[in-house]
Amino acid sequence: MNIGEVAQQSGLPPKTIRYYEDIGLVNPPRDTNGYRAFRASDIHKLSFLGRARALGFTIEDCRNLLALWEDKTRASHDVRVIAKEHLTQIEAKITDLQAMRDTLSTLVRDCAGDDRPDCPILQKLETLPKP
Amino acid sequence: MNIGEVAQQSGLPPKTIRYYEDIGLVNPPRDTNGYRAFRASDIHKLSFLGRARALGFTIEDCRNLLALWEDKTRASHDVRVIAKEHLTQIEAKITDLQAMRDTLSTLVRDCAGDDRPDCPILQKLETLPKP
DNA sequence: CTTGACCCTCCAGCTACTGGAACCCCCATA
DNA sequence: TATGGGGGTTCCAGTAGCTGGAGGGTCAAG
Repeated sequence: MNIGEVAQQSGLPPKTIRYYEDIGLVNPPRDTNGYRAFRASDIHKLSFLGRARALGFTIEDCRNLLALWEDKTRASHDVRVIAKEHLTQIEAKITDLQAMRDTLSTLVRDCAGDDRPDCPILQKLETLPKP
Repeated sequence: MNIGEVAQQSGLPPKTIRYYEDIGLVNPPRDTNGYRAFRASDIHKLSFLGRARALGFTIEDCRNLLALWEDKTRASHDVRVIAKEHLTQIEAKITDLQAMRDTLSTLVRDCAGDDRPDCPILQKLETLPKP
């Protein structure tokens, strides 16, 4: 199967698929004309990658998950460790963003947003405590 | 004032300060020995930048905010637009991450995390609906 | 035979820095 | 006066994860 169709099926752009081959996440064979000839297993892998990436796993995480996925004898423990670690990071990011949001929404609320030059947003950016 | 002390005061690493000069966010004059000689206004600007970046504003946002900050006649409206836009983006990001967290924490909860190979995490990564 | 939709590779650029090499400068001490 | 250490300087390269574009080959339809 050519890359275009694979892109459709996996939901990944062709550029991304080529990139994933570049960094060794997939390794489709080639036709005589040089076109990549994706097998069912490649497509399956790419879909897996798409979902893992959509969950915010890094490429390195994906590489590890893929290895575990292919190893039918791995312990679920190993997978869980990666997922849990990632979950922790996501939660930290959420907390960060929520703090930003709270500060920002206060600022936005307090700013008249009219023609006058007084602006609490800029004022606070001068005086906010350092993070 | 030399870059090291400015780094202390502003909370930004020297490398970052040089980078900010590179991209034109600050423009400190030079001593005869070639050292950057930061003025009070430069330090003030850098602190402003540090706080804006900590709130997640992009460099381009910062450039705009800085321009508005220096323009004593600007309308608070202009600032508010940038902040609100940014707030919307942050909220979208939070929503995204929360969705990820929910999915992931379900997966982690359902995974035994023991020596056996059965792992719902990998199973779901095979079958989850495409994002 | 041409057209247009594919496919290929390679190179550059994006964000916001960060690390490192190679070198210069200033001050204090032996 | 030499020297050592802790500043400072520039420039180059690399990070993550793609994305855009140039310049070219391939294939099926008309």
